[in-house]
Amino acid sequence: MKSSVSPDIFPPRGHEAKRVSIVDAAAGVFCREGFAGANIDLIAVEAGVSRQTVYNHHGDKEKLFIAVVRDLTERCNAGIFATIATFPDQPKDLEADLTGFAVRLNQNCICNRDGKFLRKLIHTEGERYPELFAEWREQGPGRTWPAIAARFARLAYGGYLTIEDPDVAARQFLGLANAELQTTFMLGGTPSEEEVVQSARNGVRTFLRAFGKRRSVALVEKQSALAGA
Amino acid sequence: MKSSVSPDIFPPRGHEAKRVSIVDAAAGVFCREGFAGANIDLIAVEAGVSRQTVYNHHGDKEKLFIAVVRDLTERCNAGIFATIATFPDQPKDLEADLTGFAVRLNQNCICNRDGKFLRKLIHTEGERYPELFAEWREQGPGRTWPAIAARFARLAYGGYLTIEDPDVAARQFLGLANAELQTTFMLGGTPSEEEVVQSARNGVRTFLRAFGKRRSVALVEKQSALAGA
DNA sequence: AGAAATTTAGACACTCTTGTCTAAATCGTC
DNA sequence: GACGATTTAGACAAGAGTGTCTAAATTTCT
Repeated sequence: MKSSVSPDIFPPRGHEAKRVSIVDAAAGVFCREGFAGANIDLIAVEAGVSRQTVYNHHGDKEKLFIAVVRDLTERCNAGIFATIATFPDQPKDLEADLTGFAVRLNQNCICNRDGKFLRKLIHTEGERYPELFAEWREQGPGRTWPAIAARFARLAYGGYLTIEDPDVAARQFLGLANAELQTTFMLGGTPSEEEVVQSARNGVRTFLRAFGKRRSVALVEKQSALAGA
Repeated sequence: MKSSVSPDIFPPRGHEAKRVSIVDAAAGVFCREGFAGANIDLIAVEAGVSRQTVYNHHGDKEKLFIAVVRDLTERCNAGIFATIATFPDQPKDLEADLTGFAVRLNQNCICNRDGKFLRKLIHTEGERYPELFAEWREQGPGRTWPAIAARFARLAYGGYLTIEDPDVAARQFLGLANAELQTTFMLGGTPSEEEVVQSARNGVRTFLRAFGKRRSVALVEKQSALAGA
């Protein structure tokens, strides 16, 4: 059934472009309206495509939804791993480097379009499609958390941090970095760059007060000088 | 139009009971299915009531939805303030007391039925009903965060903690206490009591490593004994 | 028991949406 | 320019859900 030269890509090119634009538009509409409220006509309009084309490509509202989630999951995971690769393994300025990492994680994986959309779909439809989101869970949290934890473990091994449980530390790192953004996330808003930086700065400062080596020692010495009198 | 003795309550009693049962059932259905997917027939069945009665009481799907959100907001806020009242102002064992507080906050305000439902509705329909959730925002986060922050400020003033910005500390306290529960929350699950306690314990320990006075001194002395050789 | 209010079941009109089908139009390629 | 594949517009059947209406049944209070 293949039309021409290339062995794997069935349709020439415009075909694939439409597919992408449909999935893109569908992601937006599913997020705004929820699965039940999403209207295929509207998706078609937003994709700049006729309704029939939507059916030609995906056959079914549910299949379209599944395609959307797979798409988002894949891109989000890729983004997260790309960002994890920028983790400061040999930091010059631990605080600044960790803050930068936290900001990148937020901007590139959590606050961007894909991150927001995937998070919202998981929230709204997660219970209805357990298998679908189980996949996300295994590929996402199941693999990214350990990856981040491993980086923190290495940092601890290198003498930069004092950590007992790297998994706990990794989760707490993110909890702290996002502590100030929760309310905004709740209502689907996107925090400004400034807010992200501020939250990351405050979070990392606290994180290092708890786990940083030199800092905590310095702090303690000052404190014991005061307290030990 | 009042029927009898009591001056404020229009209908006898069964009336009000039905109203509650309808709003209750509606909350569950709206959460499971989303506003668009929620079916009034189903709500009626789950409330043990005829469909017409639903319309008699609330007139409209949208009005019913608004009643649900108001109901949840009110109860959740009451629960939060009741829990804040148990904040350990004069702790005997700071770590244990703060852990207890974190557990109570989670169990009574975040993991309970009302908390889960309200959170989900805000996530799914928040963007569509800005005014409605603005009310929640003002009454909820707008008043509870400062209340918690004030308690931490008092604790700092009493010499139990070293805190620069009580607002930041309050947000970070919650971020840490919930750090291990995020994935479960995402998919709408309810963490077990054990998980809640574990997360709170780890979170509070880190919180006190960062902000606690004595503990941090003790820790530092131990650390400086090792490091200062 | 009796009167008033409330609830119920069922039918109903109306709208909206999904998914299919067809014939014409458009696109890309040779 | 011609061919094949894809896209398009529009009509269409089928189903589901909202909100209304009515008359009968039930509850509640006196």
